[in-house]
Amino acid sequence: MDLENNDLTPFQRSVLELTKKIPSGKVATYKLLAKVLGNEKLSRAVGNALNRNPFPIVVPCHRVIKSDGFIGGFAKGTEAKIKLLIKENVLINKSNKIDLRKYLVDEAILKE
DNA sequence: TGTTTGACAAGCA
DNA sequence: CTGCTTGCCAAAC
Repeated sequence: MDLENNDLTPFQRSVLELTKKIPSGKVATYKLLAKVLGNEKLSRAVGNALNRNPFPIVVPCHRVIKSDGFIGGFAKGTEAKIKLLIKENVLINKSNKIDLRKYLVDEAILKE
């Protein structure tokens, strides 16, 4: 990938690489990404890495949400995040929540 | 080099 | 059940 030329920390690259694997129409949680990276407790650091996302275009960071189904945050604003998700056919409840049972990506996909 | 922060999560009151 | 507090980790200050 073209992330390697940049001066990102190894951890940050891992997060971005992982995020890029999330297919359109699916979502992942901070916790899941953290888990794949080795430690569930990394969730906070994961969000931090995405927040400072150097490649808003290349990396679909809008497909990463909280483990309880809520949208979470977004550098460009939660509104924008929701819009993007809807465009990818990811439905959102009235309470601004996502049905993880339907849209959560397989852990195996991320490990590819 | 030490402290603070944060797009989270789990536990406790 | 809702809301607040504490814990974790990597990065930025």
